[in-house]
Amino acid sequence: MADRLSPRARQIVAAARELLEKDGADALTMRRLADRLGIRAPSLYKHFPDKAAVEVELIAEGMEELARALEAAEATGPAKATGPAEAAGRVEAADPADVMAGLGAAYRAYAFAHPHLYRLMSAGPFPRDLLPPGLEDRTAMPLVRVVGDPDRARAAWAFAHGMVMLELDGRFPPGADLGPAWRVGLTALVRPV
Amino acid sequence: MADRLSPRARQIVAAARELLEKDGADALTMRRLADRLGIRAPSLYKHFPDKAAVEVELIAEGMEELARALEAAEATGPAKATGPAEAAGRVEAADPADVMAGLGAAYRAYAFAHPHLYRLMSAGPFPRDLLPPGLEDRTAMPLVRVVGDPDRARAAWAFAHGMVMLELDGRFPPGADLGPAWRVGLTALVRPV
DNA sequence: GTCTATAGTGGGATAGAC
DNA sequence: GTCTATCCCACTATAGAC
Repeated sequence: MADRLSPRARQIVAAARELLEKDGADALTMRRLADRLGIRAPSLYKHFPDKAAVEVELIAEGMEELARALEAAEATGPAKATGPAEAAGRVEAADPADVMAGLGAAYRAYAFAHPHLYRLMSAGPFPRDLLPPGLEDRTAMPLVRVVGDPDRARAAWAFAHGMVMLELDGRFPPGADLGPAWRVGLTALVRPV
Repeated sequence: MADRLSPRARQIVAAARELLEKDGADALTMRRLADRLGIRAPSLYKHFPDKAAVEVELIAEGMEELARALEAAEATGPAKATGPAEAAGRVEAADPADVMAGLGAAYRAYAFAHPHLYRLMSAGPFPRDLLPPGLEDRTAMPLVRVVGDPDRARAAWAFAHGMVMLELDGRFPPGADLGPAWRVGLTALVRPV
């Protein structure tokens, strides 16, 4: 994803990410970014046409990581394996409910591990045309596979995104345990009965 | 809700709302707000301590309206009435699925009728302590009543909020019909079978 | 690839007179 | 309740020298 970038550009993106993750989107300014690199702000424009171009790299990086996290969760399979079948080396089809729970946990974990990056990824108009082709679909596939149809996948995605945003923004009552809400939503949205 | 405000302050809030709804949060500056009222920016500070105080009024206004919209949807009852029972004047318990669909439609409609206000209402840290007491609960009650328990209500709220945000941000594939996703999510989250 | 210098724009907010 | 004058801040971005 960042392969087409020069080494210096990659350093800049790395510094931008540190800045973003540590202090949020407002702290990501060209001046501060330059400061962190020990150079002056105008020098950045030799490597990127504008600030948006730097942000696009961060978004692509985040989406790729999220895609990997979801793929890993999908591959893990059910937490509790059925003993005999596994001992026999037979491949057991994963219970969709387990996969769904795993995907939800992975999504939530990624968002909370990188809250500011997650916000950047999901805020404002989406730079679809500037991102690596296929990345968007790749991120969506694990969910589509487990729920079966696109409409249900969209509903489940909206649920997860909504939970994350409401949690991040402190919208739920302070101190509320949200595990049950996640569980209820994920199980309700797995598959049509 | 705005009863404790002076008449002039109410005019300011009204102008702020016009500005916000028309041009978005970035356009809501003290300078532009003053322009619209035919005064200078510093004069605003005789009525509000700072910009955040104006925004809090807008948030309260939006929440009150949303609460009313949801209460209205709840009271409407099932679209298709069961003829005989109604003719006999007997009160028919509304089908939760119908109520849920109505609440979802009302929520979505409000958000799309006032996208910038909705964003302001649901963005960033929540000024809980500055809002009229009970307003938050009141807005949540219709949903809690129809789904039965708080966890399910939170899940349903997250779903609706997520759908709205993803739609507003153009996150779904361009041209996608999202009616089915809304239907799937709302029916899945109504009640435990 | 970096620098200096600088343009251009915009923002929130205060002091003190009227 | 409004004004003028003003402060101080911050940002993106460009031009041109080294």
